[in-house]
Amino acid sequence: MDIFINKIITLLREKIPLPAETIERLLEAPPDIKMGDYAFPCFSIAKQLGKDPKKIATELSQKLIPDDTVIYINALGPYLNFHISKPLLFRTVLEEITDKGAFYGNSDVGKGKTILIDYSSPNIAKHLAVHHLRSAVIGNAIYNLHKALGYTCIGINHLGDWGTQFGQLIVALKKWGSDYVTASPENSHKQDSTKKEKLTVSKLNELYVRFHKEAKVNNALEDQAREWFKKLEGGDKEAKDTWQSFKEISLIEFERVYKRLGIRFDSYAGESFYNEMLDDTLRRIKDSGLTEISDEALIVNLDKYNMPPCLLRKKDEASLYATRDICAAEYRKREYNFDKMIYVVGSEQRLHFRQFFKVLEEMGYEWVHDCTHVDFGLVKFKQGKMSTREGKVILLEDLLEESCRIAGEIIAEKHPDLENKQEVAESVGIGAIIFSELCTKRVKDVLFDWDVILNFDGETGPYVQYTHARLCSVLRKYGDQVPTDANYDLLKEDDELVIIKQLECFPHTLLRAAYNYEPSILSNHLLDLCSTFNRYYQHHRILTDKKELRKARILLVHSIKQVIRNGLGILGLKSPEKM
RNA sequence: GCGCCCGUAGCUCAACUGGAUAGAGUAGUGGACUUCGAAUCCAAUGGUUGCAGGUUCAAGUCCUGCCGGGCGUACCA
Repeated sequence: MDIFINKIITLLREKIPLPAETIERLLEAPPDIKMGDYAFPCFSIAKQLGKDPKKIATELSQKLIPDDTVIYINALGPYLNFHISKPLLFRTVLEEITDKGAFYGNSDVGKGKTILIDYSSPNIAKHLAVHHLRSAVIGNAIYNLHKALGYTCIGINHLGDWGTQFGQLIVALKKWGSDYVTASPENSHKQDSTKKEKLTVSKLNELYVRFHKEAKVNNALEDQAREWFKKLEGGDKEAKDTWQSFKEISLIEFERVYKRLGIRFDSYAGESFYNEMLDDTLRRIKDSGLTEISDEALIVNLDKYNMPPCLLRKKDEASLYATRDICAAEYRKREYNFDKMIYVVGSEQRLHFRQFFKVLEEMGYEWVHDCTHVDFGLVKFKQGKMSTREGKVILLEDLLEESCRIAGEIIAEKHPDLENKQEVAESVGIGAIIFSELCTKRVKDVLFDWDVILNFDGETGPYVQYTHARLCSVLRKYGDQVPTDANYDLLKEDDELVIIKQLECFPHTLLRAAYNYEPSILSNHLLDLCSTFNRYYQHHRILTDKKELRKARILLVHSIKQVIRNGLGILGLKSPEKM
C-alpha cells in the first residue's frame, strides 16, 4: 500500500542520499512475514559509501525512528526490515475492498488508450478443436485484464477465411459434394433443397480430408484448386457464393462455442475483409522500394536482418498470409489509431511476425513498435501433432461437453439437491477447461491429457470456484449484513496476515499480468490466496462465539470472496455461490 | 545446417525488475468429516535448478560454450 511505502521512503530519505524512485525500486518483501513487511537491501548503498552493508543496516535501524505507521525497524544481516502497524494494514486493505467492491483491483493506467487484441482467429470450414482453445482463452483474459486497467479494448477475430484452401474446398464440393445444399441465400429458397443434405462443417471437413487424400495421387486437383481460388479473388460469382456459404456455416458453430466459453469479439473482420485493400498495400510496399521478384514471386528481401524473405505474392499472383497481415495492420491503425496492438498467436508463427513487423518498419511505420506477438506454446498429443488434413482432431465442443458432464456427475453425487445443477455444472466444467489453459505460462508447450484436464482437484479452476462457494456459504450462515468496520486488533493469526497481504497486492498482480500479457500471473495469485484461506479455514473458526472477532473475520471472508470473484471474472470464469 | 524458444522433485508447474532457507500441485504412503462445504486440510517422502565455465556482495534468473527437446526455415496459415 502506498501509505506504508511512502512512509518508509520518507524515513529512509532523511538518512541516505537516494532518490525516492530508487528506494521504491529497491524495496522488497521479505521471504517470511515474521521478518517484517518491507525490506530494504543495503548492498547498493553500501557500495556507494564503501561500507559494509550489515553495518549500514544496523546503523540505520538505530537511527530511524518508528511511529504509528511503521512501528518497528530492525536489521537482519544486510537487510533493513520494516514492520508496519497490522491493524492499520487490515483497516486500509479491507476498507478499500469494501469500498471498491467489484472494481477492486481496477485502475486507470490505460485511460484514454486503445489496445487491439487479435485472438482466436480460426480458419473457417473447420471445426474448432482443442488446439484452438489457447488463443481464444488467453486473448479473452488479456482483453478483460486491460479493460480492468482502463484501456479501451478492441477484440478482433481475424478469421482465416481466405486462401488457397477455399479453392480446394470448392473443387472438392463440385466433385464429390453434389448431394449437399449450401446455406447461402441464393440456394436456401430452392424447392428441391429439401431432398439434399444440408452442408455442415463436418461435411466440409470430410471434403477437405478427401481432397488431400486424392490430391496425393491426382496432381490436377491442386491446379484446379489454385484456379478456383484465383476466380474467388477475382470476384467470380459462383466461387464467391460458395465461399460465403462456407463462412456462414462456420460462424454458426463458432459463435455457439464462444458463447459457451463466455468469449466475445468487437470485430470479425477476417482475412477476406482486406481483399479490396491489398493492391494499395502492395503498391505502398513497392513504392518504398522494398520489393523484388524472385522465382516469379514478389518478395521483400530480409537478408540483412538474417531472416528469410517475406513473400507477398505467389507466382500465380495470389496473395499470401503476410500480405494480408500487413494490409490489416495498416487498416487497423487507420481505423482505430491504437496505442498497442497484440496478436495472440502460437509461437510456431514467430518468424512470420518478425518478418512482417520488419516490413512495416521498413515502410516507415513507427507504430510497428507498439505491435507485439503474444505467443504461446504448442498443444501436443500423445500421438503427435494434431492435423486437420488427416482428420485427427479432438473437437472443442466434445471436450466442453465431457467436462460439463463430469462436473454434473460430481454435483449429483455431492449435492443432489442443489437447485440449478445444470447451470452450475456448466460453470464448473467450462471453468475447469479455461483455468487449465491459464494456469501455466504461455510459452510452455502443453500435452493434452484427458485425465489431467478433467481432474478437478488441486490447482484447478474448480478449486478456486469451490473456495469461493465455501466463502459464500460462511457468509450465508453468518446471516447478518457484512460489517463495514471491525476491531482490526483482533486479527492476529499468521494466516490472516498472509491473506491480507495477498489481498493487498491483487491490484499490483493485475498490472503485472497485463504488462507481461501473462494471465497465469493472476491465476497463480488466486491459487495462492485460496490455498492460504483453505488452510486458515481448517484451523480457525470464522463464526466463533466471540462476537467482535467474528465480525472482523467475516469482513475478511467477504473481502477474500470479492477478490476471488473479481479475479475469476477477469480470467473468464464464473463464480457460482453454491456448487 | 542456420534462426528462435524451452530444460527446476517420478510427472505437471511456481519463484515480481538478479536478493535472505528453491515452493506448490499431482502420484504413492499415513492421518483428519456429531463443529462454519472433505472438489478441503495435515504429516512424512521427493532437488548438485541439464552440464561446464564466467560476471556479481549475491545467479534457477544475466553472459559464453556444450548436451537434450520443441518450433520455424519461399510461394499453407
